[in-house]
Amino acid sequence: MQQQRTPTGSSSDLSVSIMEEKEQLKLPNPGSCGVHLKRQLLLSWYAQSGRDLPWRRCRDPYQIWVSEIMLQQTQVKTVIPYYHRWLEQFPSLESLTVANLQQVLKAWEGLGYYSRARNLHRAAQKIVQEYGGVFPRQLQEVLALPGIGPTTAGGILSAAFNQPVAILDGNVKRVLTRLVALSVPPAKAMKQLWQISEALLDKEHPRDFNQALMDLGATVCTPKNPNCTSCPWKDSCQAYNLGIQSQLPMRELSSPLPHKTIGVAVIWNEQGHILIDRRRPEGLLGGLWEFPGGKIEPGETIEECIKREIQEELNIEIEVGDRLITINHAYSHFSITLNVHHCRHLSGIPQPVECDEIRWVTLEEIDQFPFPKANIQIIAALRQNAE
DNA sequence: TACACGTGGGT
DNA sequence: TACCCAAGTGT
Repeated sequence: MQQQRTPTGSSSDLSVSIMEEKEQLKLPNPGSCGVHLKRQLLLSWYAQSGRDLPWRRCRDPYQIWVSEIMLQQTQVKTVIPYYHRWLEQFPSLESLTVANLQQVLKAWEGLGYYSRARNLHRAAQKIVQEYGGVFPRQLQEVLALPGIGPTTAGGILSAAFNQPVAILDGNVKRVLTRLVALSVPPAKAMKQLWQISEALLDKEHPRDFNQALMDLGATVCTPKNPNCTSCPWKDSCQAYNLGIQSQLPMRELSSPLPHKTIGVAVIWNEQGHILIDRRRPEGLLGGLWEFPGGKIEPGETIEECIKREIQEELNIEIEVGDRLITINHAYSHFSITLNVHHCRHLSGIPQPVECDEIRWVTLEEIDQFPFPKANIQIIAALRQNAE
C-alpha cells in the first residue's frame, strides 16, 4: 500500500509541487539515482505491458512518419484502419510523391485536420528534391519538413533510428504534469515540461523509453480514473502522493463554442447532375469538395440565404426547393447546423468565384471526390432518396 | 501566447 | 445533451 507523502517529504528530484508554484524547476542530476530508477521501472513496465502497435513492427522512417502524422490529435483506434489502407495505396515515399493531392485527400477523408495530409504530400516532394528520396536523420532537417513539429520529429527519430530526442505529446504531458504535480495548465509550462521530458529520456534506450512513456499515458495515466496502483512511477508521482491525480492536468478556461447556421444547396441540372465545388487549398477543409452554401444573415430565411449565397459564390440563378436534410456538426472551434435543400438550376454558367473548381457530377461519380464528414451525410441522404 | 484546425468516442 | 479529450503544428 502506498503511503501518502507531503511534497517536502518527497524523494522526487523533479519537484515542482503546487506548494512551490513560482519556483523554477530544478533539473535532476543526470546521474542521479532517481532518474535512473525511473527509467528502469518504466522500461520494465513497458516490456511487460506495452502495446503491440502496427508501426512498432518496422523501422522504416516513411511508415513511422505516416503513423506519427495520423496520430496527431487522433486516437490509436481511429488511426489503425487508415494506416493500413494508406500503406496499401502509398507503400513508399516515392509512391506518395507521384500521387496527386486529390488522391491523398481521398485517402485521408474522415480523419480530419486535413492540413496533415496536404503537408505529408508536400513534405514527400521536398524529401525527394532535397534528400534524394531518403528520409533525413538530422533533427533540424526533419523539423524543417511541413507538418513535423518537435513531438513528431522526436517520435520519428527515436522510433526509426533510436536517436535520443525527447517528445511531449498529450500522453507525456499528462504523465509529467502529474509526476511533478504541475500547478498550472500545461500550455503555460511547456518549457518546463520539455525540460523534464529531456531530463528523463533514457539516452541508452530512447526508442523504447519514448514509446513506453506514451503507453503509460494512454493505458495507465489516463485522463479520467488513472490506474495508479499499476503505475511503475507511483512512488515518485507527486500527484498520486498528494491524492490529486484526478484533478490534474489543470484545465484552461474555455469559452462556449460559437454556432453558425448554414444554408446548403444540392443543385440539380436538367441532366440530373449535381453541382459540387472544391474549396480553396488553405484553411478549414482546404482542398476538399462540398455542396455550395453559406452563413445565414440576420432576418433571412434559409431559402433566401441559399439563393443569395449561390448567386454570390457561383453567379447563377437557382430555385430553392424542398428540404433534403438538416445536419448538426461540431468542429473543434465552432459548431454548425447545415440546412440542406434541393435546388434547381435556372440560368447562368457556374463561376468559381469563391472556390477553386466546380463540377457537375452523378451520384455514382461523387465517391471519387474527397468530402468532409458533414457532406458525406448529405450524400447518404441523396442515396436514400434515390432508392 | 493564443487560436485555427476535424472527427469519433467517452461520460 | 453537451462537453471533454485524443501520439500537435502552423501562424
